Amino acid sequence: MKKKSKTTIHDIANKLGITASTVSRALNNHPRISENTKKLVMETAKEINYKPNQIAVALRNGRSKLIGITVPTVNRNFFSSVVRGIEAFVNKRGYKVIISQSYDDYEKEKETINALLDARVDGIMVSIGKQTKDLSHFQSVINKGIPLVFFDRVNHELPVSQVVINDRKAAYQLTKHLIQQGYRKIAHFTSATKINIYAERLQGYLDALTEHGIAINPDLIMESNMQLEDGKECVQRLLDKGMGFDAIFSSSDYGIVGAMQTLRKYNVRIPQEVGLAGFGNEPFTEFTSPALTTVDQVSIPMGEETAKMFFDLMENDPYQKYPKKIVLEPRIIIRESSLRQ
Amino acid sequence: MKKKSKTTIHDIANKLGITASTVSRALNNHPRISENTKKLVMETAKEINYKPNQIAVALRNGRSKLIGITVPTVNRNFFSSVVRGIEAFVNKRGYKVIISQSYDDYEKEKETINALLDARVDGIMVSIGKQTKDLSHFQSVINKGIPLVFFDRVNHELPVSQVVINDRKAAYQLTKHLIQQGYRKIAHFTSATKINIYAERLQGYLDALTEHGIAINPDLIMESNMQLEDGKECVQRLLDKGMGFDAIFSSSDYGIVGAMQTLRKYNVRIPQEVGLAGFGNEPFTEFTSPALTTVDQVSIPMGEETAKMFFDLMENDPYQKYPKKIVLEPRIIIRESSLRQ
DNA sequence: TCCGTACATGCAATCGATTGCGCACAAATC
DNA sequence: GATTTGTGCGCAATCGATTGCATGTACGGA
Repeated sequence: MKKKSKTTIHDIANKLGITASTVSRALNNHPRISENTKKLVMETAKEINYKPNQIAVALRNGRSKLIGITVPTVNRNFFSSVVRGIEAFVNKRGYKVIISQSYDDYEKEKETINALLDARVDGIMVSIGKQTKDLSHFQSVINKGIPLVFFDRVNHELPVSQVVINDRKAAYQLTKHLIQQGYRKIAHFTSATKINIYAERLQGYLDALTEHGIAINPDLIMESNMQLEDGKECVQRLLDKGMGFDAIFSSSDYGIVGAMQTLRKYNVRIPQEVGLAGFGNEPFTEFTSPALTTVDQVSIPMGEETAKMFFDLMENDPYQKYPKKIVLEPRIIIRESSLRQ
Repeated sequence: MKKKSKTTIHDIANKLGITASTVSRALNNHPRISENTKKLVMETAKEINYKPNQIAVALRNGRSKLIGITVPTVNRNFFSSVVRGIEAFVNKRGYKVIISQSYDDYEKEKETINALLDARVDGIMVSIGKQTKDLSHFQSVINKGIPLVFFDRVNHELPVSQVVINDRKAAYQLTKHLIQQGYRKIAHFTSATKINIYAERLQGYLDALTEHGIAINPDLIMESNMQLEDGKECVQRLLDKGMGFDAIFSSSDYGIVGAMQTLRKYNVRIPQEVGLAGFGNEPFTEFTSPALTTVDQVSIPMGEETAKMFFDLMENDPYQKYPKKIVLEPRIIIRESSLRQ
């Protein structure tokens, strides 16, 4: 067991009989340091296994090279993939990522944002939680001049740059697909429509119905928290009320799987009697039988774009005077659950 | 838009006409500071919205209050839940977590460990990647006296404390259950058995067969990477070879779902003709039809125990002279896929 | 009145790396 | 030969918080 070896530039300096200043400059390839000295410093650094103390660097430079990410939960294919996209991109530029989860809880979200601020991250990327009403915690990020980017679940009241997908278009296309498959009484499962993504998806659904001259039946639009159980419940309610429906488009894959389970219990044939479509391209949508039609939210590219946006903000516009918005095109994935022709 | 407000203890000191030393001591509740001064300092701190610069604190104290976690991927219910358990526990003590993913790649794992070391984390928690052969990157963590804890996918060559579940027992119980359901020709899907968890699970499977006097058929033990596609392939191979089998116990939920899909293609009835059981309690095991029998790996408790272990190491034995091992009891979840009686 | 003691606070170094300024010496220019 | 220009490096301050030691004051006891 060796001692806690903490080699510093001073160790290198002592070994070579020069000062720490020179070592620092040599390591940073400063033009006023001779090639010879640089070589010596580099060699010695390697020899004594020197690693810069990032904390000291951070204190001195005011940059921690840490980026904070807050998502509702990392336990969702979409979010974990976005994080992966972000990570891959920022790692290349020497940044590390702190991931924190809000669990869709407002208080917890505030806490995580403050914790990230405490940790002196250089930037924050957020997908807003479902419960979040007040936005002052984000405002204080902006006030501090720390680059902030929203992705997927965003908010338009604050001047914050954002990366989203074209939810409305995806919902429109998917609904249109259902119509083309001959479904006419299409139900829609949605969540709190104060959240941008659900509002957009609902709108896309309405667009398609309207375009095809199908009357909108408000009773077929069910709002819930969109978890598995909610999906079951919503279908149950539709059945109980004797509401005729021949398809369901759910804004969440969890909701549609729940629906599927309940329908199966009643021996409803899918897709012959009822067509199903979800949203999110969770891996399990491929596992069900029949496999579920869904929408891929291009998570990796979204992560990359979010990261790019951060660097752009940091370099050009930390106070977000000119918020930008990037809209990515989602990808419709048609599977058996909605194919009856 | 306000200026980048960076309030320091000096701002408080100036405002009150005292020195930063006094402010620091007041904030840390030092006994030699008068109650009156403390009160004034606290009030002023609140007033100007002072937040300690954790980076400066970290530099001075040599503790960053950051903990690094490396997992193969966060996009797995088990790992993300363990992380959640760790997070909940360490947050209570003022620590934050940096999550990094190795994607089961050896080089990437080394990189992440080094990156965490660079970030000067106070401790590291790891679930080892599948490809990892060499362990020198972990050795250097130990050498630096940084507390290291392995969980789930561990290694016994290094003197490192660890938290695992009783994989062998779970596999034994599950296999026994299959036997009790009348299955006799039970196949086992496993992954590289140099990895502790797969070796243990295989052993538990063998234990149960032996105990019940069932001959072990090596052709029924299939090794693969255990993803969805691997599961399909393994079943296909069994079918092609005309291997008689009436049940499959897979060491991964992904493998068993793949198997299920292929079996369904051949109209094999589950669980009547073939019983299925997986491992991991991924959420989707509940969604399939029939729902899948599996094993819950008590992820949240595992995270908590891992965190406890870290604090214990930090306070008592950072060089891990006396590695400990905690074994948690997993929970068997019996569902339709293995119930034919 | 003198001294020891407790109490409240200040001074200055420290953690490790960075950087503006300045100094010494050499080479180039007139 | 005198002056300018350039090169290579050291000094010391800085980032913000912490802490060992020193200082100053008040108070009680002798």
